[in-house]
Amino acid sequence: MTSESLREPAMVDVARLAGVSHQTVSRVLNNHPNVRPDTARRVRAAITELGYRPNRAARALVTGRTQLLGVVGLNTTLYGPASMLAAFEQAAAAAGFAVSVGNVADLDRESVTAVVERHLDERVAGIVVIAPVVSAAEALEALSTDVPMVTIDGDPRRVLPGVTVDQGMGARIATQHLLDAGHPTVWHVSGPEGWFDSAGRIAGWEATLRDAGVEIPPVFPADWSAAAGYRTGTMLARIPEVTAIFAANDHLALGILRALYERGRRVPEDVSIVGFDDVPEAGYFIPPLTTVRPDFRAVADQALQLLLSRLSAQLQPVERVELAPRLVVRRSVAAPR
Amino acid sequence: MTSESLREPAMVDVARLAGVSHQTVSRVLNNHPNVRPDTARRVRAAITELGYRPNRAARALVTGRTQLLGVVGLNTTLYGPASMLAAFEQAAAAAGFAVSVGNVADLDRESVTAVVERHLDERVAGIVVIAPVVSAAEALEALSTDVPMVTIDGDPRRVLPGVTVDQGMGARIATQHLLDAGHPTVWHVSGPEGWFDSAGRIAGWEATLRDAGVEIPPVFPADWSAAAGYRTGTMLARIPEVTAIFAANDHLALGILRALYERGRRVPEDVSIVGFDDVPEAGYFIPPLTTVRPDFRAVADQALQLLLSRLSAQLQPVERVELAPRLVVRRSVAAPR
DNA sequence: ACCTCGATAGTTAACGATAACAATTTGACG
DNA sequence: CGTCAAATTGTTATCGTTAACTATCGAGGT
Repeated sequence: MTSESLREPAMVDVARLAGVSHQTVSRVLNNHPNVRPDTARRVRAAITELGYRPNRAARALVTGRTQLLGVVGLNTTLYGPASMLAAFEQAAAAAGFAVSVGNVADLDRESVTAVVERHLDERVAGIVVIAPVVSAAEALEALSTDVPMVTIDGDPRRVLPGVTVDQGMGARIATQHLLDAGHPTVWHVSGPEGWFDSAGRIAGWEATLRDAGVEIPPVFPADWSAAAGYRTGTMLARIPEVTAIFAANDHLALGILRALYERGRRVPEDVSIVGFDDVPEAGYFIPPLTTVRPDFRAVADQALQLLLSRLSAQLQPVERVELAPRLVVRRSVAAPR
Repeated sequence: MTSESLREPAMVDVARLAGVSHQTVSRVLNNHPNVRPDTARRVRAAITELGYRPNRAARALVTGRTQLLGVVGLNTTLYGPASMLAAFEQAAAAAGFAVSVGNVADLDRESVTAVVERHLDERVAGIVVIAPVVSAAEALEALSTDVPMVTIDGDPRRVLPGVTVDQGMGARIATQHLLDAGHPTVWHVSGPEGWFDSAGRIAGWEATLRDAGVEIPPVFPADWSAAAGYRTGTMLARIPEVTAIFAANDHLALGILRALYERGRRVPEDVSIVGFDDVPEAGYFIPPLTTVRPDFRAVADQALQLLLSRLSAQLQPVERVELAPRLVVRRSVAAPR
């Protein structure tokens, strides 16, 4: 049961069994034309009989390319990145590619460079970087390599091709939704500095307020955690004129929700709040959270598409795709009293 | 900047530049003894000068093994699996292995088999399966291969080596904690059928109640989602004698929390509740959730350790490691009134 | 001075696939 | 029935490593 023979079957073994040359086996495997159907059938039979698997190392050696895609991710423990990673892997698998992941603890230059180098060592055919942070983008641009690279959630204004959710639009629909409910203005608890997501959402929020000709309150900076949301929420809860909050993500919103609750400010009666991400449990916060939902699967699919297109034809113009998120209305927004 | 030369530098190029044979370069690269320090220095200089990277395909071809580990995961979008995946990747990277991920949509036999086959095609050196489900375990056992396989969250009683968190113990400390608070008994909202996690937690809960000589209420089955928690919670909220609930995970608990809230049953004054997983935001539920925290990083590390040990010496006794989780006390438990 | 042995280095042969080219078979057609 | 082109198959070289030998050089012992 454990080791059936000394050596894994190779192409020559299949060839011998089928009574052909190994090249013919190769042709069958790669769907070359000009193989007699009958021959192909015999070869395939031999393949299954022996349980033959092509040796990818040998193939990679002679062709000079692998069927491997590298992903460099940060915090793949967060909902958004984890979703995109999973979606990307599935799309890649469907296209016949394996994906190798590399996580970085910090998104600083050295860590990113190190992981990319590791992927380059593996001779990946392409790399996807989930690099939402300025320092990472810089690291990537400093890297000179022939391997096609695509970013997810990268800088919308950078040179690297990539796909990202339209943060600005997401922020606009969230902010506008609160404005439309009748609030005099909207306060914003942002993601950490240095993240494009944060910057994009801040910009969208601010632009919406400006367009509405409404007062622009100071930004309350935080990171992406519920803990930070709670901390910031305790501050916001003390400010009487705060009636509408746009939180940069759902976990932040959860923390804010609890801070407001403890302070006795009811949601949505006293304060309205909108989140971002639509994590699966957002509908079960107290109250159910109105939030902005990016289409992570679409982002991942697009990223793969982009990568694949650069794989076939090199040196294309830089492409950037921005995907519009949509608002999911639940019960955390109401008119002010 | 883009394509600097026709061909990537190979070992011979390094050899030529250093004035040695390619074999000597190989020896330097693999830290063989009997290379004069001075020679080694020259070789290393040549390596960095050319920006040489060993070709792993060629190496794999001749040695017959890769530095690749395969992971087959389900739902790597959930907090637990995502954490273990990230931790495993980091541990593997530290040990010099790349990891290739393969997600399965469903944990049924075919899907699992397909993903394992894909990994086998890639000639991975070892495979880790995050396979918390009966059907997956069956699929794995049916597979006959020489590639070492280790499960995470597999069946504690199966033949495959693996590491898992001690579900039974986790359930015991949760249940006991509620009993110790003075509750007459503890109700359980379980994970889906077919999951070892569910079964283990149910068993631990039931055993604790039995040991305490206390009434064992019916199990309320759910899946892992907040939505299911909410649904189940609306039922539980109507039963007056329910004063203590052990939820099979934190998201379930979140849903239950909201159902209780809507029904006007206060937590922890009227009903106490304990979760499982300690997701990062559990401390910001309303109220902050007392929960059981498994050490996902330790699980991943152990899994790698186990895999690595089977890689070096084949045919070891089956090993199983169970890691004890610990209780994180917050504010969702109180004495009954 | 000679032999031996260890340290160091080089040579050659794999590994298992694809690519390029050569050889053979087949079929159409005059 | 011979000829030629197309279809089919086979042969050989090659990718870049490591493994297994072989060769060379000095030092130490006799």
